[in-house]
Amino acid sequence: MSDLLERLRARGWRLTSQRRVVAEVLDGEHVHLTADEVHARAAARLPEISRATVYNTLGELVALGEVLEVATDGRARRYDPNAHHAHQHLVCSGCGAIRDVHPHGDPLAALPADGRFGFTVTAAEVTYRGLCPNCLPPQAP
Amino acid sequence: MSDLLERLRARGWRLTSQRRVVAEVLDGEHVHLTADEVHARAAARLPEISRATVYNTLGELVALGEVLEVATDGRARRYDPNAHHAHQHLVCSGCGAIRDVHPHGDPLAALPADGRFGFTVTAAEVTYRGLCPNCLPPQAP
DNA sequence: TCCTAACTTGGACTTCGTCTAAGTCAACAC
DNA sequence: GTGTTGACTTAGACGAAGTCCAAGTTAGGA
Repeated sequence: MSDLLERLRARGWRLTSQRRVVAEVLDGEHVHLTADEVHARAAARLPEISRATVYNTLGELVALGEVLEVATDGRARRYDPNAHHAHQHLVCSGCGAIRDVHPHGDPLAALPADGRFGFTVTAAEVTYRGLCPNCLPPQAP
Repeated sequence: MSDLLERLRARGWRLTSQRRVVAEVLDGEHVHLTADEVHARAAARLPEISRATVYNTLGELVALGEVLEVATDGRARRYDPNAHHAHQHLVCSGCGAIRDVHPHGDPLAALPADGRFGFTVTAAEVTYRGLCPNCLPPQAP
């Protein structure tokens, strides 16, 4: 985690207490937090931090590639600190829970060049949807 | 398209003029419209239709599986009338344009049961990201 | 033709995110 | 250590997208 702060400093970041706290919140918990959750946890350590700063900092971390933005349905964006390890997401349609998953193979390979409409394709995001054990309806025996 | 209206009637829908217009807008154009665009096109034919009704109707069509919701980044949801033909989406990171694409294979097969955390996985959505020909920066020779 | 539950309406409201002007401060130079 | 300055932060207004609600309307069966 001091790794993260050092990478940020190396890229010319001014290391303010606000940015440090946001980076530590993301780096400390390997879960997928919304911006508001990040703000709440950051505010627990630095009560006067503003929402705008949290949004700014998250946006910068995403632009630097240190954090991934996960777009779940119509809900709030979530932020995934696990950006340095390729993975996909499994989302519970019931409660919105997200897990990182590691499917086989490269989804990019499944899309041949002649099916790309001239696009320069750089990434493929896979979102698996289903119900988590807690949200499964009970089964008749 | 009268197919769609008939399927809806068969499922017990009351066929109001508002629902008919929304269904026709989606069915007529095989593009990916936002709710506001659907509202604008519906209002061209039925000026007094309200936003709430458009949202309600789109939500019902999605629940019935007649239309897919496509979540692009942080922008407005888009609605895809091509729900009866399996496909994935290719999104331009520059302008937000969306194309339907048809990759090989089944992405669900890439996620083994022991990597599913006990979830009952029912679907896999793949979003390819890149730049469309219009948004590509010009190449040095 | 009547009745009624289902549907629609307009507008207020919520949520999520962005913007702005004014104030603050990290980091560099001395 | 002190001063300087441009980058950073703040509060709150603003905006876009979507939901909710009470009152009014209507499709379709009796």
